[in-house]
Amino acid sequence: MPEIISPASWQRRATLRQARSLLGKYLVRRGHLPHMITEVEAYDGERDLACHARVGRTRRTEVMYGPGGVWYVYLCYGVHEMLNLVVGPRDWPAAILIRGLDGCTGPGRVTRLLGIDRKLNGKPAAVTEELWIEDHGVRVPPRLIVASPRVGVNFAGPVWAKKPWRFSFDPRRLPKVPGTRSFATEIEEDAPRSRSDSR
DNA sequence: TACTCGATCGGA
DNA sequence: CCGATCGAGTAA
Repeated sequence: MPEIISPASWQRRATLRQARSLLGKYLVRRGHLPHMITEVEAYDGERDLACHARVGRTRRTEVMYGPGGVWYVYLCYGVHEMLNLVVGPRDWPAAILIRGLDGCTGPGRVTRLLGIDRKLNGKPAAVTEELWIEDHGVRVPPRLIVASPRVGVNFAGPVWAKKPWRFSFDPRRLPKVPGTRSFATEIEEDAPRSRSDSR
């Protein structure tokens, strides 16, 4: 029996694949050290009731309707800046939420650590800009990747809230590879620590 | 213009 | 568990 693959389901596969492929890549903010991405979530299309694009094109979601490779940054709960990478072709609204880095979990904490806010919304993820992605050669073995339901999206109803579109891995389980350069000895300390942070 | 409600976090 | 804090989305 042949299976018909619709353009939408094809695009969905691409979004989920790109979400997984971000794991092990490095998020680099100009003036900061690179940080390995360890946790992401996929938001895909207008049918995805957890995705902001569920309401169609609006001023806020417009950036997701453009071609991938740009940042989508929005304010959550009036308090936290959320960082997403727009993916997919023009007119297919999809984005990957950066939820965690090696040593920094939580989407709000990630943006606070790197001083990211809505000024970067719509900006390209390019080295010529303020924020970009680097491949440092880290390969995350698929068996290390855990897929689980997205966080904080119960409002989307049981079907969409349960989609296992959150991907993460434990960086401590990565195999040690000779030739993997450590950036630990570089220049500066990585910025704003909260006052209560002892050390 | 007047509501309502978050893709969260830190403190009680 | 709860409050913070504000803008997007919707109804009017």
